[in-house]
Amino acid sequence: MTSDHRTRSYPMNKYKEYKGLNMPSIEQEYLAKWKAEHCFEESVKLRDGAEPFVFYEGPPSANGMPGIHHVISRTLKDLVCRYKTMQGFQVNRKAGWDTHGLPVELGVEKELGITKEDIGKKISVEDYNKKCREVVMRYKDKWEEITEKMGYWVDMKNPYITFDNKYIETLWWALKELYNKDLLYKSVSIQPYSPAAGTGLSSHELNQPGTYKDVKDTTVVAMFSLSRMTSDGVPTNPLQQKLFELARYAWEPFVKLPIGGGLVEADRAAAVYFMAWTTTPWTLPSNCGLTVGPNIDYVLVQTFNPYTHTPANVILAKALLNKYFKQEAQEADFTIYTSESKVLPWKIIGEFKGSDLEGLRYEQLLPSSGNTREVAGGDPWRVITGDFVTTEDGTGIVHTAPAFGADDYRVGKKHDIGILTMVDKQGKFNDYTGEFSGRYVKNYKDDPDYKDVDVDIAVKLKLSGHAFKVEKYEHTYPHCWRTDKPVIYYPLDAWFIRTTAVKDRMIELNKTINWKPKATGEGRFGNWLENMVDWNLSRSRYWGTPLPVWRTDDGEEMKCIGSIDELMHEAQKANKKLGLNQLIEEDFSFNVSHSGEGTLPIQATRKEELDLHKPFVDNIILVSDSGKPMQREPDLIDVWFDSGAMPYAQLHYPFEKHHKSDIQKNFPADFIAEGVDQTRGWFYTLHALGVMLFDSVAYKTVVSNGLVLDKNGNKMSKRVGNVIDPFETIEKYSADATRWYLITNASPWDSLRFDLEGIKEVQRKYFGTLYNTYQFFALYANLDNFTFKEKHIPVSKRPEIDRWILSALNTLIGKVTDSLEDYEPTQAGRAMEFFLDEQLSNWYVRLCRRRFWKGEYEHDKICAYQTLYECLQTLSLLMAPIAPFFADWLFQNLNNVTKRCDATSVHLADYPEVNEDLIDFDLEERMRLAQDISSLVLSIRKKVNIKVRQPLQRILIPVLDTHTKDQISNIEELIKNEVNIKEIEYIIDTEGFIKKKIKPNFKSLGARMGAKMKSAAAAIIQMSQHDIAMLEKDKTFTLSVDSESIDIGLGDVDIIAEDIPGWSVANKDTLTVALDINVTPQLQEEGNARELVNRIQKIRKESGFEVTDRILVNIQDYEPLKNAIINYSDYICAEILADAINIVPKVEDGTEIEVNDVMLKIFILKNS
RNA sequence: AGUCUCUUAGCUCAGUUGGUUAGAGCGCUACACUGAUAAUGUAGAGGUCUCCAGUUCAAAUCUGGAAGGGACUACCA
Repeated sequence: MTSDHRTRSYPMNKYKEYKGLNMPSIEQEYLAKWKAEHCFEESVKLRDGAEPFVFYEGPPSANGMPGIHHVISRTLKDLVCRYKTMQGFQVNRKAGWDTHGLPVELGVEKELGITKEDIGKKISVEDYNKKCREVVMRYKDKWEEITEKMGYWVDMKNPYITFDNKYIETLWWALKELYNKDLLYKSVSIQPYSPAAGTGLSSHELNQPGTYKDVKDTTVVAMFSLSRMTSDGVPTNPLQQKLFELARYAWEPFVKLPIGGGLVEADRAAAVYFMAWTTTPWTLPSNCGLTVGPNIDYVLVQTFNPYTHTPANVILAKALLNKYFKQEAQEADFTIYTSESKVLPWKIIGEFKGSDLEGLRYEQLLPSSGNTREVAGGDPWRVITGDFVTTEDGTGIVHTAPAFGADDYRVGKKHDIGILTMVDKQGKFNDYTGEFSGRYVKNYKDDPDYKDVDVDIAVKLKLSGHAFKVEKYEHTYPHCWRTDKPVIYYPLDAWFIRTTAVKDRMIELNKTINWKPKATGEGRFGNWLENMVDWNLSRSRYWGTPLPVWRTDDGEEMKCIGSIDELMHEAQKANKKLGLNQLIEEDFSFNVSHSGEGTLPIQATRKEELDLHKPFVDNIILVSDSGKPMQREPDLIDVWFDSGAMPYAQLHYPFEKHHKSDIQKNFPADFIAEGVDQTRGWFYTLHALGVMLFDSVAYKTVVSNGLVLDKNGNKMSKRVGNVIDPFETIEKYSADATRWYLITNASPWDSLRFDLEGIKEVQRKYFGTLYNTYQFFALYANLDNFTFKEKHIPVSKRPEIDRWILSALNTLIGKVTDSLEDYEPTQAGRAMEFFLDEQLSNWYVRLCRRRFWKGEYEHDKICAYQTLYECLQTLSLLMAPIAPFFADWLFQNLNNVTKRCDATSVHLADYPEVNEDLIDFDLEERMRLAQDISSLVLSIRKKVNIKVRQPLQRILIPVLDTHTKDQISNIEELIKNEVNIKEIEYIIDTEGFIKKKIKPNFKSLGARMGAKMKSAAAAIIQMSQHDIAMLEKDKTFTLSVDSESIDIGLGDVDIIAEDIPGWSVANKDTLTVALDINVTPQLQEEGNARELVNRIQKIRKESGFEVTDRILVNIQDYEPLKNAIINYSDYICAEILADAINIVPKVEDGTEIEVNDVMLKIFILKNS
């Protein structure tokens, strides 16, 4: 590396100078340096004994590649931790790996080409889990690489790993705590279940982004026929007979007539049907009831079956009639209806409340050998009532299959209609479902020949006259977050954590958490807590933390194990009581025996190496208090429990010696940050466990960053190919530019449109400017041997402009510190950009250039060096959290020469503190004025086409108050230099000379005037110059508004000197500047002299002269320039370092130059 | 489908408690500077503040509604 070479050869008392800015190479250099000097470790060690700032790293899964969205949250985390470290806190950052769970398992299955069913058959559970353990760290290297390259400081040498025994032991401890608090229980419930993944899903898994997708499903409005007879001693409902009678009576006139599908028969025409809509026809074989709303109005409608065209009488909610029947066909002529008719005639022949319908019986729709009354249990196929029924959709009658819906289950249980589960766990109909037996209800196997069973069911119903409407319906439906296959709701036995028991406390404590942005905590997270359900912990999978619960076969007795020791102890007890030979501690060689299956050796020689995963733990038999054998519950726990328990598990709490102080020092976190998608994931589980285990928040501040979108605002996805590769980005554009861009472009919580052009801009604009400013400093400081060896010059003894930039610098420190304290890094970054561009580079350095290269090395020059040095070094400290590499580079380049700071790296230094004494608001204000005035003068020059090099005599500034005048007087020199004028004149109001404009001050006047405001404004604008003068003199003026007298004061108006007749004028807000554009011969002469200097400088440069070379000049005699050369000879010679300038009649070998549109020759010679 | 949120210059974003010429950077155009020079500066062009209605003396800002984007919620049968 070139910079390496330079490092060695550069003298220690010189600032390094560079040929160009190469940020990636700076980063490589500093990465190596940090590594060699253990900079990260030092930065933590340095704060030993200091107050801790607790930070938790959310564990990523090393099972997938890191993406650019990981870079943004990690930048955020890193910058806060670095900032707090520099603020004097000790910030330990332990990395972590999330290693369990479905993504890992599915990856392995895909790789091995197996499915869940094959586990335990084609491959042993032991080998399968071994494979998972191998695979889970697949991309660990890549993660470590990106972590390092992006400059994320986190301790990757001692990470917590969720599959680690110690980690699992803490999880067991936590589970036992919950168990002891009666917060852990087992129950059957209808849960989201993924047949494709073979496991139930927790509510927060279902709430992962992208799980709800739009799908088109075949939907059916099925017709359930009302039972005719009262056979088998089934009690009748009085309404039943009445319904048939109404129907029979209605069809009476049409009997024997050939209408619709044939001759109308009295008996068949009297059939009555309940209409019920379903988007999941595959649940129809499992139907056990029809639910109606007790207060909903229902009607009996006489009409025809639209498919078979035979007479039909249907019941549905009155409010939904128009969904199925056309208004114009009401009471239309039934006799002209044929199978070709487009419109169904209909007539209301009865009306009832939902509660009246309760208890009516209907014929089972799709009977088979497997869905009999006996199988269902209870008393199925009745109309029942439920509060959840609405008339917004469907028919107002809800097909109820208790096995496949949470509401259905609840209402079914209440009314004892039994339960039928005709679909198995693979997602296919069981063998007793008649013609549909064995068919998958959705295409779970990616079978290319898959036929939609919903369609076949619909067809069957159409043909048998039990379908009223079949149509495709597009709606959103939940899908498994891993397999992308539709979820079904399914009755499962599962273990739950009773989070609802601590709901109120969780809500209460959430209010104490500092959420960034606030809305996420109050809104999204708050709502989520309000609607909380119990946490379904169970996963029927293989690679994960086993539930440490053992039960007797009858389920009467159970034990929850909270540590490895307890497991050992209980195993020994079982050995003794049941005559087993498992987990013998004495010789550290454990054997697990399994009744009936012989002895399985455990591959452990020490307690720590005992594998707490399946299948080993499953083989351990414990004994109940009454002496019965106990088996482990086969479930694993939700991986989100793993990560949610990370504050304790990373410490192996409470099994370590100093666990009490460990937890005190490390819980709760002061700060965590992850993407918003973790709101219902990690943020939730951390909070839930914190509240349940310690009655405490788990984090005091949480920053949730938004999504990273592509530059067009689309989601990044591998499929679309708009994914940004973070490695490539960092290598090409540097980590610092990337970090800076991610932080300053938009608030972290706004979604970010990621555009590489933006990074380039940051590189050019911010880092380029900073680099140039440093280069400028280094160039001259090296020439003058400025190493800050002189005494620090008190700021009060420095020139105005120095005091100004230092004031601005301290204002900046305050702003940056406040922003970072408030977790608003975007504000901090933007403030630094403003300071660097607008104030330091654009104004201070530009205006002070001459101070650095002109004159002797004395007071003023040293002031300039010290001031610029202080700005640069402070800036390096301020920006260190966001751009750690470049900041350190800048810091060390400066500090290695001056040794002003003891720290060897910017990251070992303390964060700058505001020096309030240096902040001078008046000074900052008048500099603002100087900038505005200069800008106005330049804009006039531009307009009248007089270049800045041409001196002009004066500007005129009307000042309407003494404060402004004083302010400007202080910066006169500065303005004069900047815009090349000789003098500034002030006009303090001479009536008639300045034309003034008066504007109403709406804010102060509006409140008083109210509705009269408009007329008042008009009256003010119409005030004459004389009126304005009167107002200024008397401080008050009486206006006539709508024939009413109104007194106004000076505060009610803004008076602007708008124009000065005869001058060129420009104005901005209340500031007005007039420029005297008269170029006198004298000014012309001076302008020519400057012009000449400019040309000669150019030649010097082109000729490759050193900055210090002295020269001799011969110039062609030319009358219009002669006076300028003679009169300004001293000036010219000084500027161009000439010892003599001779006017000669003819120049032989000169360079041709152009001055004021005239070409002439000039010859320059080095005077050695 | 509902709830929340966003929509300001070609692009990325500011915009205080409503107050009258709506700002910045990039890009574009022109110019200047030429001892920071593969830098730097200045000026200019560029806006129906998504649309419609309302409240108000006054709306980018407050209230409705619409359109489009995003997030969230929902087994809605």
